[in-house]
Amino acid sequence: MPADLDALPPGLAAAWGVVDVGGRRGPKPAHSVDEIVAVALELADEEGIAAASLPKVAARIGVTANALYRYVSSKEELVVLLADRAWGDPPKLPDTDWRAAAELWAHTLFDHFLSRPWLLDVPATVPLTPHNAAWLDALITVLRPTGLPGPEMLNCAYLLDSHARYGAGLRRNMPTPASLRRTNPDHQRATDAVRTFLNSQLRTRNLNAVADVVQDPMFLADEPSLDGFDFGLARILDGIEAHIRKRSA
Amino acid sequence: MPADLDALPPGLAAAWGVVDVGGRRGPKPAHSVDEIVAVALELADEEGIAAASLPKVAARIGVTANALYRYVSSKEELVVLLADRAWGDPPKLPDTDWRAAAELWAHTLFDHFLSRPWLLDVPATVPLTPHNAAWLDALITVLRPTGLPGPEMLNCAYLLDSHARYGAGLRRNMPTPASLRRTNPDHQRATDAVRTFLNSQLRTRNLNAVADVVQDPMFLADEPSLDGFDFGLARILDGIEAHIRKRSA
DNA sequence: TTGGTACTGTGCAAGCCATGAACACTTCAT
DNA sequence: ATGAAGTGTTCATGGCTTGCACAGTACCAA
Repeated sequence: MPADLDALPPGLAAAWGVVDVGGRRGPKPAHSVDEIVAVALELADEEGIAAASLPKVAARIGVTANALYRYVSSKEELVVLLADRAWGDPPKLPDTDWRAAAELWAHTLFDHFLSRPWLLDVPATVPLTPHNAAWLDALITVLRPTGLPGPEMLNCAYLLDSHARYGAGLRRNMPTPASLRRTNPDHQRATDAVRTFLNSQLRTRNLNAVADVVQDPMFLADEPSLDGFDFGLARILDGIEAHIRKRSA
Repeated sequence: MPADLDALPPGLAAAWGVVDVGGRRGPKPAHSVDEIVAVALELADEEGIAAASLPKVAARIGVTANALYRYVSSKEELVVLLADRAWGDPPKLPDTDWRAAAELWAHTLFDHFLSRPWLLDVPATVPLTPHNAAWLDALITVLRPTGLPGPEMLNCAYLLDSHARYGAGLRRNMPTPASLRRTNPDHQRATDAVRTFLNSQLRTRNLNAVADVVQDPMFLADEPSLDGFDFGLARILDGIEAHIRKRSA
């Protein structure tokens, strides 16, 4: 039963490679969806998601922007395809220890988001695209032996995904002094400015609990969000482990 | 010591109300930053973040888009101000039981994101704005009696924030059949289409673990992500609680 | 009182962007 | 070979952010 493709959100069918190849009439396409998405990925990796605009992609291919609409029905669809390709393949996970596997999965995802920060900017409107689904499949496969029911495994996956995503976002938006020094030494000034500014503002507004925490030398320290990531990940895994033990008891 | 405001990310100083009021010369401003942000908030609530564009805000105020630049230095700054106002005030939390308080905090935040879905779309480039900081302060205040060190409290806050954010995002992007029925009965067709399409695609690609889970009647059931939210929240709080107990032992 | 000056909102404009319509051209099916 | 289908082009529209020059307004100082 071929589901009605028109009812699907834009890009879903395309992402799964479901194309309605009409008769092979007319001139052969000089390009392909794959090429277009690959070029868009290049641009996004180089200059962020905003650089993956239709004109820029078209220019790099050597074609006008409108020509792309022969391959892709909208910008939104292109973004969906782009995001899916950017997910890439999930890591191979050990199938003996679910906890070690989940930890590896989350860490790999975290690193992945760090190396493709713009991936955090794409609005996740479409639920499951192939690579996306492959990541999820890898995780759920190792979670299965725990005996958790399906929806709970799904929720665990959400937990880990959201943690990786959020941690990477923090790292990106609040760069470490180390990364700042590497890129632009003047950004050191920005970091200092932010810290002293926030401290004074927080104090005068009596937000002392936050001010104390922000004042802590760990805040804005080197690699803080990796520490934070590991801390949170450990809590999450502890929570899941306790739940599993409780269930099997 | 007045920190150098120029080094701050755009909108930070403005968000904290630090304005360099020059001499009160020239015509009195017919409008105010506050009014502009309020109008932008109206528009965002009505039609999403994209509707809060300078031309639209200006039109509603009765002014040209360029006039807004007398009050706001860039679109980005407007967005920061808008987001901060949209955060609103944090809930009052009971100061007796940290776990109950944290749970309430997370639930309130989750509901908040649901009622202002576009808040999930604003790129969080600026770390702490006043309302934002107030929320964080409320949570950290109740976390303090646990004896956790500052950075760990911060990490716990991140954990809860990210969970609320992600859960709300899921709910928004994958609406429940109930909400679909309420809005557009034809969307029921879309939901069915997505489910059957995904199922067939996942099977043919041997992503059976995911397919099984997606096939589960709980998936796409009424209010699924609220259940998912509570499940994940319980795991997180369990993990934090275990950590606290371990530390104090 | 008067002149200067700083600040306001406006018009005009440039330069992005996504997207639509008309059109010429190419290839295949009949 | 002729027509239909498909491809890439040009032209066009309307949206967006943002810069610059300008006219007007209100305050300050003389």
